[in-house]
Amino acid sequence: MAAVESPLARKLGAFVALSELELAALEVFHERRRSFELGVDLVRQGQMGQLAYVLADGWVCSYKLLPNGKRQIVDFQVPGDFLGLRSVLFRTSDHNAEAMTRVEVSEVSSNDLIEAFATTPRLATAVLWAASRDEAMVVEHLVGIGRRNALERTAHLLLELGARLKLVGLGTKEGYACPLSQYMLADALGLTAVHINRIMRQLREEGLLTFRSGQVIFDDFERLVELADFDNAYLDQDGPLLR
Amino acid sequence: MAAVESPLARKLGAFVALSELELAALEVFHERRRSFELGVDLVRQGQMGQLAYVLADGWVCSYKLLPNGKRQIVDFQVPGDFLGLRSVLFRTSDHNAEAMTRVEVSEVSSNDLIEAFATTPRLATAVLWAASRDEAMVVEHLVGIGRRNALERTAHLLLELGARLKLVGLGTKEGYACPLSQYMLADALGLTAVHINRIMRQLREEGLLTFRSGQVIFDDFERLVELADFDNAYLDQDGPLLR
DNA sequence: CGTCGGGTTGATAACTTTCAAATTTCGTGG
DNA sequence: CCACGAAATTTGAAAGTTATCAACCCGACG
Repeated sequence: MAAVESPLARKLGAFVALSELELAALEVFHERRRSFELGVDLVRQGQMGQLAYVLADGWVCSYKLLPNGKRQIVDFQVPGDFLGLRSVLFRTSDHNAEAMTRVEVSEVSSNDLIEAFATTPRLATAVLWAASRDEAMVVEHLVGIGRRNALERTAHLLLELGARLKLVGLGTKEGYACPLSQYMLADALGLTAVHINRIMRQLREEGLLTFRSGQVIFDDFERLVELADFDNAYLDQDGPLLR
Repeated sequence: MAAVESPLARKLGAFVALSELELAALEVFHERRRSFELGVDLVRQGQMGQLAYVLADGWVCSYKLLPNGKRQIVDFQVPGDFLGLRSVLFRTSDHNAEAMTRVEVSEVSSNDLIEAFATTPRLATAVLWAASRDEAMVVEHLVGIGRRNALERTAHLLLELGARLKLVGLGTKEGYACPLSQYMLADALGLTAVHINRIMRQLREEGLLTFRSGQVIFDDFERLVELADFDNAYLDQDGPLLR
């Protein structure tokens, strides 16, 4: 059974050493498979009774819309990530989540969660850990927008995505496939698409990274890490914390 | 026993209707009382084996320091709030937490959490809910820094703090006592203290709010809410979600 | 008293947005 | 395989927002 671990099991396994029983309980998170086309919303701001999902394939972005028409992308989800967890715990969702590519997910209802917690408390701890890791990413994102300039901020985001993808086997130190448009980058980084474009040029001209035709290529990984002050400690655990 | 509810129990009670058993399990979160003087760190970035705390009295701010010397305040904790949860779940803390006033807390160890979860799974759900609520605040903060200008952002923060304090009986629609300096506001909002000062003047001159000698006074609450696009849905549940 | 941290203000510089207009890329249908 | 239109990228010039630097003021406190 442990032979074909899901990305989720692999990720949680980095925090708690999961028993057979716990792995089995995790299976309920993979029962109801669905897919969504590019551009559709998996979660909608203001709607009640939302479901959560575990992303199996594709990219999703979570964002909020402001009344002035602006939007802020809060984070991106890649395979193995939860999405919409907050919207099952709250009465109504406080954010949107949109498929950036065609997407494969498993539905997780509020009941699935509560049941799994009741059966296997260690799993509850693991899910809390996963939620904390997501929060750590949001925090790092906040720090970037608040205190890093456009260049550092952009480099940081692109490095973080690379590190996350590497954990699930979808990226290397050389680069990764990335479906982001410059508009999305702008909405994630609190900048304008026009400005992102200039930043990308600067990154390219300084030999740091190239982003072309859906591929991010790290031209000088070390210098990029230094520029962005990137520390992936919060993403990377080197073994289960709870045995 | 339910007669003297702790701020924490009151807050969690907004999400799950807590049984006597669960309230009792919550009591372990209040066993080891400590206090900290103004200015000391409760949690330190990069340190291992940190404790978490439930804040009983006073204000704390959580922040990250950047190598270039800048800092970004991620959020503030007021009575009833958890702090340092992420640092017990991670091997090492990814942030600092500093007492902004003299502070009363209860220590919560990683074991306390895991035990409580094992005893009372509904409590696990409630803690996950509380963590999600904190994350929702961080997200709203992120949106503010990313997509709101200095005036809107400042108004939003001051309104949010007011709403949170009102929930624990420390504020009204008129205003509240607030130990923030303009430097702290600046570090929270991704701005400069100088600029914050100009923003405060503008808020005052437009009859929106006054911040003087440690008191925030809402001069025109309605207009402020509109300016800041403030929606406290994410703070305010009108009854337990889980019965 | 004298100092020190916080608040206040003005002038100037830096960074980012806005507006406008190409240019390129890409999916679709002919 | 090419043509077309829509969407994304690219670039320049001007405007707007916020930071930086440099004073000065003021009240708390030793």
